[in-house]
Amino acid sequence: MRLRYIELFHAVLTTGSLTGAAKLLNISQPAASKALQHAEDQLGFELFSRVHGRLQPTQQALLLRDRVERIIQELHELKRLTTNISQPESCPLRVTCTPTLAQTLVPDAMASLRKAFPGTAAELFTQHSLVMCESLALRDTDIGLTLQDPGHQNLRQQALCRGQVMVIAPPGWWPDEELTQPLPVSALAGQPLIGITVRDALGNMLQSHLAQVDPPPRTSVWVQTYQLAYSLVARGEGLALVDPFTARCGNGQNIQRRPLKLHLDVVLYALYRPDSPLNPVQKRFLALVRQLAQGILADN
Amino acid sequence: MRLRYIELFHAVLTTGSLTGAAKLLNISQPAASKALQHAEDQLGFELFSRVHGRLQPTQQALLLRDRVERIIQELHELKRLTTNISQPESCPLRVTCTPTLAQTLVPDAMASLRKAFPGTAAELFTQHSLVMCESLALRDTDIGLTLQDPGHQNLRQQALCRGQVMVIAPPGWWPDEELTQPLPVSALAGQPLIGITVRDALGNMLQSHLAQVDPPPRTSVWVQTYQLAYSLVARGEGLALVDPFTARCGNGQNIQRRPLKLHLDVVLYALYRPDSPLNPVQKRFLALVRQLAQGILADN
DNA sequence: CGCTGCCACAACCGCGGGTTATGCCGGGTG
DNA sequence: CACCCGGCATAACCCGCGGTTGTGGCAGCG
Repeated sequence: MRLRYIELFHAVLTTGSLTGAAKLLNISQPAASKALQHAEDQLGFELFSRVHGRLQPTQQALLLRDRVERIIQELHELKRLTTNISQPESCPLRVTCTPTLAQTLVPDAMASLRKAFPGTAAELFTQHSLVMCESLALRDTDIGLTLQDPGHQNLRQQALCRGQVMVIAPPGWWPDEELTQPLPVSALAGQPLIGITVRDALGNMLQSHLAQVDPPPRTSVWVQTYQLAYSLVARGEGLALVDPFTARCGNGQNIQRRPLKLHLDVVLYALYRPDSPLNPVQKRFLALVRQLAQGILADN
Repeated sequence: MRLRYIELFHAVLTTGSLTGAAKLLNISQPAASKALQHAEDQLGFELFSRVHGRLQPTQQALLLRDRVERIIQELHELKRLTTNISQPESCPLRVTCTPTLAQTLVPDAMASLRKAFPGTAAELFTQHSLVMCESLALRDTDIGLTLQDPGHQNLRQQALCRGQVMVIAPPGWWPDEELTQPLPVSALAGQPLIGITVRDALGNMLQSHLAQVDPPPRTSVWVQTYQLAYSLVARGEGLALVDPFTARCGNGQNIQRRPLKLHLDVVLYALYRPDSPLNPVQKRFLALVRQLAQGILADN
């Protein structure tokens, strides 16, 4: 099985036609046609049945599909890795973080950094944790910031600081004097709650704690990011459980917040590759992030 | 990145030399040399440093290593799948089972089958559960038998029958009249026990149950298969928890056995691909397996 | 000191994979 | 129905990649 055949097979499946595939691969249509035939009689079975002059994947082709696409994917990743290796550290600071942290924490840290080191180039990404690990491994970026312990064995993880899960609510929900007191989980019973479907460790823990509340909170809307939950709460849709960074964003104009009484901590992690030691700019950046985060977490 | 380069890179890493790699790929040494240089100046960095006329992988090469080997692996699997697709069902009955079941159950069933269908060709494999799923998916084989629920979404699984976890002991360990009474888990406290490190669902469940016994069983030997545990028990090394098939093998000459009092069942599963319906021979075979297994499990 | 094992370079060659040009077929459209 | 167009296959041609053999340099070793 030549690589060309694999690429071609994939291209035909995605574009749906031979000419489309040929365009995708930057070759002429007859070249694609001939290659496909080569592939087929090398395999010993038809990949596509020619019906009415069009191509239609056969049963066998569908069996190969998933596996072939995995290989294509892996090859793309290999390519990314090699290009990133061949052009090393063009940029002194390449950071990726989750959407939550991209809201205020990371921009603030970046702004502070550029006061200390004016004119430093930087690249910022926002990615969810799984993709983040991939980006780091593939050297698309050098530092990852996340609230989830990814448990990725090929990455070094450093806990920058810890905080509490926060409950946010529309203004006037609680008397002002209660805002500093932690809210017990049981107090959520029967309350309108924005559901979090974030599939990280924190999300799962929250789910399992909430499952024990009786009567269960009334949840009609489910969201996939903490930021969406915040926006809904600000519009009076109910309460939500969020990380302290989301709780703090927007200066709390449109919401009230108070800590949730829970032994579960929210931890801010920095991730980086163990083989590439951090340069001074990166270290300074992490120090700034930690400092800002501690500031946010101390004042709840 | 040409596929040839990937294969070459892998071959050099495994053989340690260019000439070795060339032999592995059935090409001449100069061809390999030239290809490697092509690869390197296409990548933009050296894969191997030439020291004293020998090749030594560079730092960058080591970064690529894992990923490249994954791709090679995937390509091999794709090749297996395609050859299995192009030569369909040469053999009417291709079965894979775990070592435990290969001891007596599967051979017995096969013998019975060949009485009903004399001269039927068959292929037998023994594999652990993960590899088993791969073999089925790659169409190396058609039916898998295992005691573990693999939860593999691309495979159909059928529970053939259920049984109890058994405790086996050297002869004379228990009075004969107790042998039919289930042994409570607590009775294992302080007893000499052969540890099972099988990493399947059953093994994990047993581990967690045993962890609650106080004082814990005295375990000095850990084994990786139930069969090894049986052999050690037969030599007087202590007790062991095993599946009922292992407990029954060898006609129980050298051991005593009795059920373990546990709500946990041992389930015998048949696995097959949902897209390929079973032929009569295969169905008959599964019926025989079920029948024999029920016989074994009924008489504990 | 020569032998051996390993790698690089040179010169050569065949074929795989590309090109353009063309024809066939079926479906949609005025 | 006539027409065109989109899509695939075939033919003829061509180039360079990936292979070959032959040779030379270099280290290590008996």
